[in-house]
Amino acid sequence: MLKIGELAELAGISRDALRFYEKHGLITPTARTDSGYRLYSTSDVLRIRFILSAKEVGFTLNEIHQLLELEVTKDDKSCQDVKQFVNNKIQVVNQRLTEIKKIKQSLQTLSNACCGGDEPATHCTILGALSVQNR
Amino acid sequence: MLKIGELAELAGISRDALRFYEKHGLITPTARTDSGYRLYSTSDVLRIRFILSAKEVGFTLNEIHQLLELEVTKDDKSCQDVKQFVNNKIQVVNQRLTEIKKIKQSLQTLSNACCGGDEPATHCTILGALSVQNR
DNA sequence: CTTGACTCTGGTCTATACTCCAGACTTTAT
DNA sequence: ATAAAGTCTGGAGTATAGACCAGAGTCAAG
Repeated sequence: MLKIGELAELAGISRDALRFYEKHGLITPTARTDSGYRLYSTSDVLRIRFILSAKEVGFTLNEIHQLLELEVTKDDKSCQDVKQFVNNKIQVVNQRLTEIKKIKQSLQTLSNACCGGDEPATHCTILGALSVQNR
Repeated sequence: MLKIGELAELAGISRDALRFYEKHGLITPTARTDSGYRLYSTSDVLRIRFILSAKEVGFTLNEIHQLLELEVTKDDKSCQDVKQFVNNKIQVVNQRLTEIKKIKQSLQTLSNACCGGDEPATHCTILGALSVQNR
């Protein structure tokens, strides 16, 4: 079991961030010591990793909270609702995937051009590079 | 030329957001009417689209500002610096691409399972689905 | 030529996601 | 045994990205 400082270092975030996530229901330490110190298990580590991944790709803590709450069980009557919710999220993620690929292409074009490269000077700004992609 | 309300509607954002972006140097209307009304051209529209795309995939307005400022010219002495900066951004984008694909896979797994699906019940949470991917 | 819709500037307010104390207690190292 | 380092709770402060409002001017339609 890890203490808060250890998990913080492992995850590359601050202790305050961990306590903040806890306050907002995203994670609860598996245990506490008698003196009240938080103790985190390996599954807590996975959970934090997920939170950080999801955050990095643009989900808000609120959305992440919803994702973590999801728990589908066979024959659950709300199953279709959950499926709906998840499918919506997949759409969002697909959209983001498209956007990020476009931006990556633009950056790549920008990086290739203009440093002795042979692409025309119109590619020498992000918008120039982007508009090349769009054609 | 578009007035602020027209561009706002076109871009699907508020007038206040446009003025906010302007205040922070991300965009300047191509012209103003004699009475001071902002007038936006088609290149402004492209610029706004870029801003929104970049925002959606997790860049802050500050980073977007930096990206928009980039302007590489052949033989510019700072060329290598710019290239460095852009390459760093590409790394970030690649990282994000990886994360988002992982999350998409997890969501897909979650969606496929548990509604009469034949995957084991351990996949029935986001973390369960995610850990399947990681194996 | 007025009325309603739009725009201007400047300012305050809000939500999100933390960060940074303060004061007290606990643990670890020497 | 004591000092340094870590942790606790609670609360205040900060940065980002706008939303919202007031009061004044502008434009378009009937």
